[in-house]
Amino acid sequence: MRVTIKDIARAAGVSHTTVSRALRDSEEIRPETRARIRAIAEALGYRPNPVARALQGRRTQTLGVVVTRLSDPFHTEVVQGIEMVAQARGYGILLSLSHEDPEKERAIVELLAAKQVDGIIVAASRLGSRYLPMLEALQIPIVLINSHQTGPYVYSVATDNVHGGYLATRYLIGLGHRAIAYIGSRRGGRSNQDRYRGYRQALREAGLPLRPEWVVKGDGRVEGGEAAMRRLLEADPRPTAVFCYNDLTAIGALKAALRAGLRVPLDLSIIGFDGLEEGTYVTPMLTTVAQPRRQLGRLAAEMLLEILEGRPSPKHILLQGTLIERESCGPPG
Amino acid sequence: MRVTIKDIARAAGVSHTTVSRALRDSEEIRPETRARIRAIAEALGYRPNPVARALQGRRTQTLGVVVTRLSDPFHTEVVQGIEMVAQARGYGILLSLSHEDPEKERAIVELLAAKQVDGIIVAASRLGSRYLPMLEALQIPIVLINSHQTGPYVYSVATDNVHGGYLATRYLIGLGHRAIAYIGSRRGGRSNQDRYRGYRQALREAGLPLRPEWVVKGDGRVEGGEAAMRRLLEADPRPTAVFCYNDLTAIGALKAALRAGLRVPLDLSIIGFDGLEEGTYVTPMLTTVAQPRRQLGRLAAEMLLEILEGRPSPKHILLQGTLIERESCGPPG
DNA sequence: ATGAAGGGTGCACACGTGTGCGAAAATTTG
DNA sequence: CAAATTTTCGCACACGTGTGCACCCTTCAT
Repeated sequence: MRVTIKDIARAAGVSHTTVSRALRDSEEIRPETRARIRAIAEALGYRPNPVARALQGRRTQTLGVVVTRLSDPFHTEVVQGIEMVAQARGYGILLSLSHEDPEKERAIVELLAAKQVDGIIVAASRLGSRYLPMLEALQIPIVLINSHQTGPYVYSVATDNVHGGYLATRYLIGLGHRAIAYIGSRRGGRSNQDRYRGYRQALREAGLPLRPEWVVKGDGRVEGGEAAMRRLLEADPRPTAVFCYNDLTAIGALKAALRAGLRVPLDLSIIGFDGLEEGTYVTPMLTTVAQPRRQLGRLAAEMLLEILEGRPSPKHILLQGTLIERESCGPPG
Repeated sequence: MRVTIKDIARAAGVSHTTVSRALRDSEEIRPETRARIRAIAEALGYRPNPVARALQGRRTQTLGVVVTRLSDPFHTEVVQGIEMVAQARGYGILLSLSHEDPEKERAIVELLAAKQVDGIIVAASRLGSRYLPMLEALQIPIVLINSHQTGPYVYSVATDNVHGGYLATRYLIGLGHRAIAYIGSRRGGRSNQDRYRGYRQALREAGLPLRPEWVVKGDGRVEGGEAAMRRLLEADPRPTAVFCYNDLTAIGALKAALRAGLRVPLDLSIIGFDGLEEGTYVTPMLTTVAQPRRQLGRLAAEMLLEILEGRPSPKHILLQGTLIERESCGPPG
């Protein structure tokens, strides 16, 4: 059987109350008694029962984490960042996948609330404003990663997509490109719009035209990027550089370009977004605007823990991406 | 406040005992009473408190999952498989990362046990035989993925690495290669040994020599594969084909080969192991022996649930990998 | 020596759910 | 219609930990 404070109480000849206090209160109990009880607890190999503590104290020391899919390497790093912070602070991670299904996401959040998690982190929510009433009812703080809502229990950490899109496009312009395409994402939602906005802003500033035939959409994955690039290669005139919604899209674009016999970056420059490890797997290695993914997770977790422990915390944090120059971009040939 | 069975009891004018039974026992309560109580519970929006249930019934409906790193795409799919099964059956997933640190792994497993998870799944354990005494003490069933131990509480699901290594090498031989190298992994442990064994077996059967200078080691990641391939390129005579411990290693090997100006598969054939999505990102796409990763996770979870629900279950399952022909292998030029 | 003050400890209850057993109510049996 | 039987329900306790309040035992001041 498992050792409980009652067992310790019996062994020490005191009440379980005294044991409970000796192991935590520290002040109300005579030092000798406390030391004796602690020694016995140690000797018996006592481990407090988190379930009982949760029932009594309303704290489970567990965070709920909701992600769309783990097969997306972006989320993977985020989760890893969350986990590291949580583990260091003694919290557990209850992980659920929503598979981009808003209804499922909703059900998961309610399930997590029922399981009494202390707080919830949602990466790439598909639920939007429908959250707010639910969260008010749940009374559990939520940190959203890369999506934005406002409300009493809602916090967020996000990267500045407009800035990132601007940064990527400016970089291409700086290399001398004047014919720059954008491959977006059907599923990107707000983040796609924002990156696109940054792209347009950079073009406008440089006095470059925004050509509709140079703006196509993928699906945020490799296949979509490939298909989009094939369409783009038929454009006349053909762009000399492409900014892609994310790295997976860019990898697809690169595949299609190589297959069409183009030399990258000589005939075509390609820049991605995210800063995935996967971008270094391909030849040439992918130049990209990196999101601080692990830090997104870290910050989200730290934010949540601050809130839970009653410390002051900002409600919304916006991070800037950084350019990583690798090999897929160069001056127009 | 949250609705409890006491609230329902008050509203229905019965004791909380009756409510408890009406919501589960079903038999001992008069049908009309039961229906009335259920209606009230529904109306009040009652949700049972899993924490209280866990304390009372010793079941948390939660599985612990331990993985080394999520940045390894192999584990990602496994976790996803586990999560799908768990979610469908109403179980939660408590995820922890061990970062390949045996001591941390041990601490995590004990923490999970303290948190009262019903069962534990460990992917790629680094703990080996040190598990057994601990598990006996914990009395919690564990399913190991791709590692093998035996004991009263230990179950396992694994892929047949010897067979996989044999399959890969046989394939290369079948294409006409006679100079076949192996890039292993320093960190691969038993699985590396087994794949190597399959490699040697295939060579032996075909009457091909095992040359020590054609056997080098990476680290199971891209960088290690790259470095290993650079060493291999200096061998004389140079191999015409390489079997790599896993896909990441193979991707590294491919990078190094392309950089050295080799044409793949014309000058060099490369085959990997795992069947990662990432293998399709590179050009040429990677031929590989695929592990049924998601199924590994699924089976592990299903196995664990069978055990928990007292149904009969095999103790050890061994799955076979399958060859996926893509573009990185061809006859020797 | 007596009373007040104060620190140390235990009783009883709380958290929300589940269950053995006995009591009350309803039903069947003689 | 009374007795035996069955059904239906509630009391009390359990799970392991935490806490308000009262009590007891020192210790100190008068």
